[in-house]
Amino acid sequence: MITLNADFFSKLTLEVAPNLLGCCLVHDTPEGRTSGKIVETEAYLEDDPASHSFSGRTARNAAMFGEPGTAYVYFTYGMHFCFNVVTNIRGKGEAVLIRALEPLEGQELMRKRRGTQDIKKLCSGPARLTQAMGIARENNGTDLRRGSLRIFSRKSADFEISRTPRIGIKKGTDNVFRFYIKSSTYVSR
DNA sequence: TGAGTGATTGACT
DNA sequence: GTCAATCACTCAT
Repeated sequence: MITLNADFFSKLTLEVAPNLLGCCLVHDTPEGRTSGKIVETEAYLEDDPASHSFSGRTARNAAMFGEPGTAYVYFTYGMHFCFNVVTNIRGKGEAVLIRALEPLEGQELMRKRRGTQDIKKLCSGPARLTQAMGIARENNGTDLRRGSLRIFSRKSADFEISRTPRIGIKKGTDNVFRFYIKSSTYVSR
């Protein structure tokens, strides 16, 4: 497995989003290791009304304006975490939301954290995957190339990528910024 | 389809 | 300082 280098994250967000498909997300915790293949992403850009960074930098979204290749984890709807990868250049405020994973290592731990036996429900949604992987506030702003939460490059790009409008947002719905692996049965819808 | 949940924000004193 | 509206979701119905 190969760690992604800084150049991978420093490209345009709309390039990084599809490039992340097929990559492997790994989280080491005291409870054990969980990992999964990224099968669904969404791009959030600088001038994007649906993006947290749209109305400027605040305490909440500060991580989004940090170094590309760091994690932006936020709490929303009073009960859910979502996990994003910071992209482009420092200060832009762009990121890719990871929406779904195909579970690989640590499936028993994921089942325990999620409270379900159904493998299709472990990581098929942005808040589900953070719960299954044990990602929370303390991962916000961490470097994804070192530390307990990391992303590794895919071995091959042998799959077809579909593009659709994003899901669950009220603004910027004209933009076709959602990417997923067409053949995967682990995407969120 | 709709209820539940709470941090964040922007508009007011 | 306060207050109300908003929100990139999930689960049960």
